[in-house]
Amino acid sequence: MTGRRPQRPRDPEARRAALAAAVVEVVAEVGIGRTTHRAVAARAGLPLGTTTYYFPTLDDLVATGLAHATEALRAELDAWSARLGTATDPAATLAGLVVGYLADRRRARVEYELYVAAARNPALRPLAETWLHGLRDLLIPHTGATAARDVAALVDGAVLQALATDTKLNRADLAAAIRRLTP
Amino acid sequence: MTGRRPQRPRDPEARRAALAAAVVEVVAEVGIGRTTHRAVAARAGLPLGTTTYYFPTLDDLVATGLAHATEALRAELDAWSARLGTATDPAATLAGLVVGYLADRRRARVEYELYVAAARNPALRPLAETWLHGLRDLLIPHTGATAARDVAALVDGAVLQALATDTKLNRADLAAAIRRLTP
DNA sequence: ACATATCTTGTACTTTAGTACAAGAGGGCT
DNA sequence: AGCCCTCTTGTACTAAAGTACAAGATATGT
Repeated sequence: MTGRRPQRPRDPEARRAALAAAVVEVVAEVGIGRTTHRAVAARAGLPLGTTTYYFPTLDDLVATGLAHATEALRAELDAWSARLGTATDPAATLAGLVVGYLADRRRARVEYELYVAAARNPALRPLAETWLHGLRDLLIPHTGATAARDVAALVDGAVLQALATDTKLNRADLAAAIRRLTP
Repeated sequence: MTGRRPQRPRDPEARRAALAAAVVEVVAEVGIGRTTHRAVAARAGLPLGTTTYYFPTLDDLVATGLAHATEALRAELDAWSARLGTATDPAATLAGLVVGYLADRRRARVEYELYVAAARNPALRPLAETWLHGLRDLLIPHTGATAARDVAALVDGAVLQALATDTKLNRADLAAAIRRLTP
């Protein structure tokens, strides 16, 4: 009785974007390893065939989604850089930005999924380095190279712990630790 | 022509241990999400049926493997505690222990797989906390509570970055950062 | 208008994987 | 010896998932 679904207007870029966004959500929910064509398609509200039409393989699909998330993060890092440039108390400002970043746990989980996956899969390392080096590099002008490296490690560790134990991060405590690492 | 394989001697505990050890290796190679009954059985050199005979479900099998790894880590943490107790330069000693820990990347990757999985799956949190809290708690007598928390975060972040970017960790640099966080 | 390349959609095929289970093989107990 | 409980092993069943592809729709250029 019911025929096929009325066809959507053609829009390749919108399809790619919708699939990439859907990948991010699926990864946040089930992890990279359990992300499937079908779950992504369902999440995007698109037919299964769309995933293979636009991406030759599942790895390409997932990689595109992760690149999508990383790009958004990169933009956020630029905003952080601007904020820190005008901050009177850089340590407290950075701590606040980190706490804000962690407020969206779904997104943060995707990032850390990416890092752990990059540990196993060299192809993902450039993406992982976007955040790791991005945070470090944006701190260098404020703190110098060594302190930037240490603060970046501290922040990554604090976020990872907060995610793994499902606890909040205390802004004042984090700011105090950042200050200790900063000359 | 060839009949069935000559049957192994009965040894339930050896089977469980072999399966748990195989889980750890498979997780190190493909991640938690892509760990399968068949891969674990092959790795352990046991027939597929063994996995389901001893573990009702795949989740149980994986959880047992992760618990196995965590238990080994717990033992190592006790050794760390002993070493730090007699150390003349605790920061350098801890940094050395961390670098040594990271020398076995396979094992370290399993731990971080676990943390990221725990972020999504509350059932895994107790296991994740073994390391997270274990490291922190063993530092408390040496540094006090706040510094212990911060040093633990720093170490976790440094290890994660080293894993994700496949780089080494510099012991002297890490020791210097630890010292800054320690009163 | 018509031809053609590109996109949309549904479905089918094949592999992989979770789980169940039957058929023995030991080993201990009476 | 005979019985029974437990373990070992192989295989089978079913569901999930990667991938291919056919059929139709739409736009674009001539």
